[in-house]
Amino acid sequence: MKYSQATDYALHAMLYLVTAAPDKPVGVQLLAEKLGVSQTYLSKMMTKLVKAGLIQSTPGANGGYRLRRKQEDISFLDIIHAIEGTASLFECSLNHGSECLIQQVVIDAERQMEQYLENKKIADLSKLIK
Amino acid sequence: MKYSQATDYALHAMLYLVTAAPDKPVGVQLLAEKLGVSQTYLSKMMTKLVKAGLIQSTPGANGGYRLRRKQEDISFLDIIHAIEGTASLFECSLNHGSECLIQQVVIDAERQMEQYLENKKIADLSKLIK
DNA sequence: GCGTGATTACTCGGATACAAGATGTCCGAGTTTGAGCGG
DNA sequence: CCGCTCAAACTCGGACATCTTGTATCCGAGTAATCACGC
Repeated sequence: MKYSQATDYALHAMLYLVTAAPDKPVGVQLLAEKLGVSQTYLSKMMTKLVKAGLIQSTPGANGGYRLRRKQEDISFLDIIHAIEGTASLFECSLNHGSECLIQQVVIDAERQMEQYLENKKIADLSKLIK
Repeated sequence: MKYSQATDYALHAMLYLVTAAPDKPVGVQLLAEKLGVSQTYLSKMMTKLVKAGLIQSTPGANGGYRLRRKQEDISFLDIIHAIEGTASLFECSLNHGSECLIQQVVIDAERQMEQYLENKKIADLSKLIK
């Protein structure tokens, strides 16, 4: 079990959007160059972030991506969910009639982690960098 | 990102070992039948649990698997680590000189979850079932 | 009745097969900006 | 100087290709208990 690299890229891309250019749209090519990823692959993740409502894309020349909300309102969990999906990371495959106690424990544990990630905002990191 | 089914099986197998037969060894065939998995596949996970020191195997006739420690001393995290490995679930692939702030946040979040899983013992569930 | 060998009931480990998902590339289509050209 | 057209700079989305990993099976080897058989 591991987080995908895509999540890694998305987090870094978001952090860059915040610290580098709050207003001006940033193109994929510049982002890809900074992160060392191919443009086409990175654009897949950016698309997911757009669909999740975290960022905004403006097509055409001088276009690019830009934050949709304030950076104080964007949590780590938002980004991770946008890339990885919101499905629970444990699902009991056995069909023992009632609810699975084991599943309940693991999901509770997952919730601990998500709570932490939800309280961590992008803005918390951008302050440290500046 | 998801926990593998193997972890699911291992957790259920451990729970069965605790609730069904505290002393007598339980064979793979019986376990596999209870869980609805093939014997050969389940035996892979049992091997991992043995190597992790959680259970003990006795070969030969009337053999099988049996707990090595007391059930109060076996946590969910022990079992999960035995199957999934102890590697961190996030690793920054970018080589920006210093330590990655993003990675630090995610790893801290992971620790939250692990702490919860470490405090949950198998014995907690076996009490509820009996 | 007692020892010895064969059979049976198990675990253990490697090799292999298969499917799904992560990773990454290529290409065509749509959209806006801006430059160039002609009237 | 104005308006039209065209090219360039972008994003968007689908279709592939590849590689890793999870899932699963098969088979042979080792080991201990039990049974059978002969002395």
